[in-house]
Amino acid sequence: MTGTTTDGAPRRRVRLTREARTAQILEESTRLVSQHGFYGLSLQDVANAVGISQAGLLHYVGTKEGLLQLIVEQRYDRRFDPEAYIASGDPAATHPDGASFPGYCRFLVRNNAAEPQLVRLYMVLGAEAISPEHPAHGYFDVRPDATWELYSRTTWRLPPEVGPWEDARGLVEMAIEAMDGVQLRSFRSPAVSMEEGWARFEQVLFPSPVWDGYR
Amino acid sequence: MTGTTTDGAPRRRVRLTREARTAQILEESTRLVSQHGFYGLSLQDVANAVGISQAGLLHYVGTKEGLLQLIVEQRYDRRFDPEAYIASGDPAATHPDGASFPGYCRFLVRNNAAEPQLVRLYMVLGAEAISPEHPAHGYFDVRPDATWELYSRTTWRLPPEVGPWEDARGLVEMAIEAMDGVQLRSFRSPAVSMEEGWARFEQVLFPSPVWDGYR
DNA sequence: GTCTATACGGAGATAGAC
DNA sequence: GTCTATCTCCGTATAGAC
Repeated sequence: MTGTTTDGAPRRRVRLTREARTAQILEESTRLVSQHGFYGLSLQDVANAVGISQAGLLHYVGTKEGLLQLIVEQRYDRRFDPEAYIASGDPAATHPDGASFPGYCRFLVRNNAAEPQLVRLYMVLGAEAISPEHPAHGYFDVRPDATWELYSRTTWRLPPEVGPWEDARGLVEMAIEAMDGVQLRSFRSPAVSMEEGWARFEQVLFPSPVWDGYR
Repeated sequence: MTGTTTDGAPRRRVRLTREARTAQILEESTRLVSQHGFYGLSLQDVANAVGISQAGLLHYVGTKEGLLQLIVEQRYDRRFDPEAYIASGDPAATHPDGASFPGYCRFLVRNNAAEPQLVRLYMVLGAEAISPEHPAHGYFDVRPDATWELYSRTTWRLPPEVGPWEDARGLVEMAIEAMDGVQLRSFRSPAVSMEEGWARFEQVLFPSPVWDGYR
């Protein structure tokens, strides 16, 4: 914080560091994009929420598209990746033969459920970005491959019946698809929490007896 | 601009019946909403696509929100409901003991795959409409219940192990969730068609041997 | 049924002061 | 680092002519 007025009251114009402002901008714009989508977002709304002028906001993000890049890349990317799962200390994650994939899915669901705002952002943006002209199109289009590559860097412990990791791509994709569906459903009525919704899928995607001892 | 040209060429201003114009408007606005969402949609764009002025468009739909209502209610609702499945003549649909639910899912996927534009509309709107302020919020919020009730009007043929229809709501919800996930995935790379994506889920949602002879 | 004209507000972006 | 002022364009909606 910089300076005070002569009577000691706080200044109207609060001067923050670049990092602090960026964090604020990220926070508020995530909320607003999740509510209105990127096309429905106005820079003025973000600026108001942050407490600076619209021109001040542009000073940080350059253009509206720059703001989107900031959001997508810095906030959502790699927040709950397999490394974070292993670092969480979950016994199923630190097994000497490799991490549990079903356990990782539960980890993902649990963390997403704790930040529904972020999940909404992802759903709205992911749907809008089906359009090739959407600025986040490339990011989302490439996600299936990018995710698979990210996951492939981890050693997983799979039942012998499933085969090697390379053969499990179909299953991994199904897990992601089911998770997307469960997440979307969790925003409608009657309420079904992400955890509840996912628990049902875990049973059919990783069934007994094949996955017993591998979950 | 308006009126007949001196050489008798056709008029620029084409006068159509209300029905014909409405159909056009529905067609083009479906396309545009699926591309930009409702917030990102402009009446001018729709008007241009249809070939009338923006004021002319408002003559039909009243307000932008009126346009959305037209789209959601008249286009998407009840297009591929269980009755249409039974009327399709599929042998799995016309079994004397009741229709096949897995068969209905395949029917749904097949028809949706043939109209990806409509699927996109549904995905984009459904995501935007998570916001309580969104004009289509009510419609989508209530969908799980509305769909269940719609499906419950049909007699289904289920394996005894699954129990009566009333016990199958969890399974029905999973099918819808999985379908949503598969549909979203079908718009990304590398390409996985809706049919391919669904075939994988059919195996785990309606597994052998329980569902053998009931699919 | 369709248009032009117009009101009015809000959008993104830039220039330059402090 | 943040502002005000301003440019230019586009948004929805209405009035009224044809």
